[in-house]
Amino acid sequence: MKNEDEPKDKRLKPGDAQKLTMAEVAKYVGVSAMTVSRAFRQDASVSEETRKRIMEAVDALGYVLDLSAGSLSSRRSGFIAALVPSINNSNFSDTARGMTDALQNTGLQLLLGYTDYSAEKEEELIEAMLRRRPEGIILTGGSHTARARRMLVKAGIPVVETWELPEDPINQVVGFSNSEAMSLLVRTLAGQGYRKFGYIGGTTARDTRGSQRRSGFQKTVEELGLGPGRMISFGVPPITMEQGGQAIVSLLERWPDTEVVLCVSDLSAFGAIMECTRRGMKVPRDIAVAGFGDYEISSICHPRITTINVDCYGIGRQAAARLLDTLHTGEATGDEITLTGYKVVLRESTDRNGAPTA
Amino acid sequence: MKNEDEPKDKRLKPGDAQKLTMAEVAKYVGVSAMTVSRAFRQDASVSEETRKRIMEAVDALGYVLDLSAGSLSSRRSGFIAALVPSINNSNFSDTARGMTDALQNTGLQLLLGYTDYSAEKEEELIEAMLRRRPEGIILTGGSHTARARRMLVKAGIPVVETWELPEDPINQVVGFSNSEAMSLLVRTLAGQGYRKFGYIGGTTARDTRGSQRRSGFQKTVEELGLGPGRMISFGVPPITMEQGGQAIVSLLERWPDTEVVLCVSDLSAFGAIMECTRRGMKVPRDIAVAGFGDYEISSICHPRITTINVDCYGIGRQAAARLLDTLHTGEATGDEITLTGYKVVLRESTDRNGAPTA
DNA sequence: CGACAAGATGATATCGATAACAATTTGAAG
DNA sequence: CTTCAAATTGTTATCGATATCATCTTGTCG
Repeated sequence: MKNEDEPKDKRLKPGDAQKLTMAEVAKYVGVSAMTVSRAFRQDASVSEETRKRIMEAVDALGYVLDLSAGSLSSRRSGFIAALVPSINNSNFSDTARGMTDALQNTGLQLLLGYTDYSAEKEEELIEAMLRRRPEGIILTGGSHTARARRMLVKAGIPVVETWELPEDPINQVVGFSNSEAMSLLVRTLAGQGYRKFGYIGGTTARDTRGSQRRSGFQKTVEELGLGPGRMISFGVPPITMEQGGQAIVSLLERWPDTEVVLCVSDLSAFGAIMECTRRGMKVPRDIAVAGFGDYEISSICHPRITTINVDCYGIGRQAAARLLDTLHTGEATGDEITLTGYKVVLRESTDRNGAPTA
Repeated sequence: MKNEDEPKDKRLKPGDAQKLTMAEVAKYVGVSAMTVSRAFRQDASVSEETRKRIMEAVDALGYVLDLSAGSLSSRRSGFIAALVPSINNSNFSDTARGMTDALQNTGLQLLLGYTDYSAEKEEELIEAMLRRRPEGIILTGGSHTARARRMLVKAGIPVVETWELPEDPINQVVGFSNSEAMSLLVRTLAGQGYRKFGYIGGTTARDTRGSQRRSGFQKTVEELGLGPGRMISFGVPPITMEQGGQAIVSLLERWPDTEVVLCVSDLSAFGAIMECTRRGMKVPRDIAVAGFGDYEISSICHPRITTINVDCYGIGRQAAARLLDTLHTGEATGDEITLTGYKVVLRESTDRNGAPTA
């Protein structure tokens, strides 16, 4: 398949860059390495003419700055670590986008890690990140292993916990009460006349936000005098669309007169609704369903799903902003809690008229 | 809110770790720094007893290895860079999972970057990654800016392009022909008797895989003598669920007799189906719809969506495996193409009987 | 019992950039 | 024509770990 006589010279000596150093660029231009180093930063004082010559040489030689050397010397790694539970979850990806946007033009890069909802994996990742000396770290949630906590405190860098309100924060917090948010949803639906509430969530406490939502549900149902909630636990968090479908079947078998089912997330709510539809039940006519998180799918699917909209993007943006503040002011501000908003979004899936709007 | 007299001593001198070096650990234990360095690696020869004492000291002092110093000295950064178009896409997150799994126990970490389907952002990210001297890099797709290509070649590290088959590969390739995959779907549906084909995709060529799918559709429809396809372009790739809904409305307005609509991805197919349902049309009775990618949603929603299943996980796993091979054998193997599989998954949304199964 | 291999540990130079300070040039003010 | 401050560039030491080579034990075997 290969033409030996191709005149293409695409292969410009691979590996050259690995050996190229700033000193060689400097020699090529006829200045000192220090001047080349300065030329790469916008604040430094280098004459426009010299900088131009240097940059041309950089281009011609194909030199790429070596940050591993630079950060050792300057003691600034130039990145912020962020750990989220899952890569494939639009809520967390919105949060990540918020962080990325807030870090624009700060010279700081975002490095994402995925904990897969596991405190052990989180601990491993925290260590892996700290070994590269991030300038700050943003975590999802407030429960960490003891060793993880110890490492974080020792690291002496700003730590921001997000997406919930930990009882014992490490440093700063940007989030909201998952329990109260779920409570608001229960009260809103109760206000519409619903009385018999069911709940679908995951089995274990791995997902702390999930269990907070569950306890918010439980507590509120009892406060409203609506008997104990009908709770189904199904699968290891994060529960999937498919598990949502299986869960609502179990729930309705056990408590057939349930009027409305709240789900730990929109994804399980979607699975539940589709399974009901498949079995010939109409949502909300036969059973109402609500989710949590306001994923894209909930405003698209049929019927559209009632949910709690969380300011995912804002969480990320503010978390990064708080972290930058702390970096600039020199860690004096620390230990603050920034509350982020949420709101109930009523849609067809809990419409009391039973007829989807138009 | 804060209790000043709390006896908790959680705050163990933040910042200590930043000053702690290997030399201090060494002094504490009474060995040389070199021995501590060796203790951190499994291959090195350190007596079991010494290693134990060192690790106890590391634990007691809360020392965390500094890789930025280590990688400068060893010239091994210990990470692989991977660039994917989108953070929030289960296809790519499966690919990322495949890569992570393949890198287990290799001592290499995966660093993910998101290009947002933009060649310019990809170039920026490639430079940002190369500045940290990755030991290899995995890209999605085969079209890059000229400067990006130059940097990649110069870097002298293994490069793997994935998810498609570039005409002019940089180094190794792990993927499949998006054009042929879409072609297979067209032929399969034509085999079921469908004659009037529509297509929904994004507007620009930003998403090269998307345009390959489109041209595969176009070409095959013509080859089969089924006239020119009815193509609708809607929105900047990656097109959303919502845009899928808008697109099918335009398409059916323009060509009301269309029998089956193929979509560039399952997400737009889902949006299209939901919009049809909302407007009182039955899928597949009134219009059949198929997607691409076999996302989770397609096997859950109602009706379930016919699609092309791509071995996303395998792409990631094999890309990382090929890269590791190259690293071990010393780049001799290079320039290979590894084909990954795909298959048509027929589901309710294109069922000729019109009645969803069961 | 001497010799030598294998194992364990230490000393020193080094990776490539940057901080900190020194030196030089330039230009404006008196 | 001085003088001094600002702008520009250079020199040297250093960041913290590791490669490399040297040294020192220990044990085995003829």
